[in-house]
Amino acid sequence: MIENIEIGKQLDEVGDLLEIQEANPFRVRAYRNAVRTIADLATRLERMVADEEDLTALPGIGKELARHITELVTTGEMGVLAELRENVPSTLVEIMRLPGVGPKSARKLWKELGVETVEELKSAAEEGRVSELKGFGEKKQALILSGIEQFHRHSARYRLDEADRFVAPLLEYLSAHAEAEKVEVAGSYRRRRETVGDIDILVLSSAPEPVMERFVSYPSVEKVLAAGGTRGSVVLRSGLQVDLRVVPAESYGAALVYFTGSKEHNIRLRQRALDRGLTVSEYGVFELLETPEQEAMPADAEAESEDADRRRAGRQVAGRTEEEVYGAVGLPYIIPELREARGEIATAEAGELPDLVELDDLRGDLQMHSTWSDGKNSIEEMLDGCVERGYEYFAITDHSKALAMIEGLDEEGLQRQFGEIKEVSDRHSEIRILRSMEVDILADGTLDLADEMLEALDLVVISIHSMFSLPAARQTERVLKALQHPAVDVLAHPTARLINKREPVDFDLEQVIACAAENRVALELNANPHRLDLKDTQLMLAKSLGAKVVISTDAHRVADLALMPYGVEQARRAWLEKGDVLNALPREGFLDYFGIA
DNA sequence: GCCGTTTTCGGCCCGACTGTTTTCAGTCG
Repeated sequence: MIENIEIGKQLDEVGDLLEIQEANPFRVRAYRNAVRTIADLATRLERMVADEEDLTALPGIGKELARHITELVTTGEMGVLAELRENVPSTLVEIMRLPGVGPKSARKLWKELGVETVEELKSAAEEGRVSELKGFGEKKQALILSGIEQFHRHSARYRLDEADRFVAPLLEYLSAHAEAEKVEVAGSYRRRRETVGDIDILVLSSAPEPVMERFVSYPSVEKVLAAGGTRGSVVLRSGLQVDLRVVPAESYGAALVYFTGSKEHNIRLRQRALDRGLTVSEYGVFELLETPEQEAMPADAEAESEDADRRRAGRQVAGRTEEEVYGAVGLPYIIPELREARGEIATAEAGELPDLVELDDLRGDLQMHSTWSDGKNSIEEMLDGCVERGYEYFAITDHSKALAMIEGLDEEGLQRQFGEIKEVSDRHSEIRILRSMEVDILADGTLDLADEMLEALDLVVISIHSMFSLPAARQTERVLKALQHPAVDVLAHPTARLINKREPVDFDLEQVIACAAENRVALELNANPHRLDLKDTQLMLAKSLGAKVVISTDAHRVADLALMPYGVEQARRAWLEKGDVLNALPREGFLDYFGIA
């Protein structure tokens, strides 16, 4: 049993070790590309190998990579990695992760100082041996030492909601500067990735120096990593790195495209530009001028990087706005959430970009808790919150009795709750309260509520809250059994993961999705930023297998109803349209779909 | 090592900042 993530990790290490060996950089890139493809893949490679599917059909995976993957899956070992590890200590990979240390430095430290581990590097630096190396110096040595300290302190990426908390005051601070005409966050934050590694901020200004000065003087700044004329980089006391770029108006759109990424999306844009005699940089789109005489290039790997030197940028043709930049390479505007090199460029070219679901499309929220279990507000208070958001219906989904520690409801408790729902409903005709429950899937796949009560519910939402670490076969069986219960309508937070805290359960997601589709069970996209479950690539798989999705906040208090945008953003990253999302249906259509009276 | 209506060879994205240099390599995004 091997996860995609482990396969990716091993291939990434191959890339690292090749880099330290000074292998052909394009060969290294090939491994990086494969790692990315695997990271985006919702299907298990293990299963693809078992089914003898053609791995080379995957982007960036050719004969060799397919062979390595197949070998790893079938034998548990990857020959190419074992071989590399005999020649290069694999602990050098950690050294390479330190700031200011790349493959060349790692190699030099190893070859000339015999350093193989971070600890050995620490000793060498403390003894002043690092600064004596040619190409190294006092500052580099100090950077390495402080990097080792950080290395032990913070490694995880930040959840989007955590990043939001840091970003808002910083934006306010920068915007207050008179010379900052426009301030915008780019990077994976703007693409609304579920976690961000750092924050990229773009400022439009004709006076970069004072803006940079204000940036590095931000009170929460712990350390200034770099501060040049147009680029700066700091670490906040929270450990979050923030990069700032200051650009003039004629480059603002190009810079926004460039710093929003993703990297792979940008590479594809640039390739496309080259095909059209243009070159793209963060300064704009320019006509491409080739120098007249092209000398014969030696065929060996060392000469490859000189190719770029032959290109010369000419007249600027675009750059002021993002629309202009995309237009210059013959494309319509592509929204940030789609810029992940998952086919958006070809789709844009064909004029078939999806009409993505929007927050305003949602007509209801299908998971929330009240004081009847672990929620902080009454049913009527939750109702007020939903009415305020313009919803036409919502589901009250308190926990079932298996969650004893928060006093989940048993059959009798649920019956009493029905009484309160009726009372509240009688006072509020403007919105429909759905009688629902978040029913636990027990270890054997049966449900934590008697059949007659399941039948009495308008909407049956089921989920896993225990036995997270069952072996994959049993976990899959458990969920498949639950999905086949005729009363079930929604599978909530299907993988049960908590971002940065708990791994998803180990099961065959493809089988689970297929089973849900077959039994007309909707899959939840849990909008809580701790969960975002299913996640983007898994939702894409769900859509391709014909499953429907609902987006729910899982609110435990009225304020949590405001988490819905996090869900919608992930749905957009998954290319979901209004028609894929059941709670975008108006009240009558929604009730019809689930056969609710 | 991958890829392909300019295909099976010869390409493969682009620029800033730093530290160490004496004109640039390495790293980073």
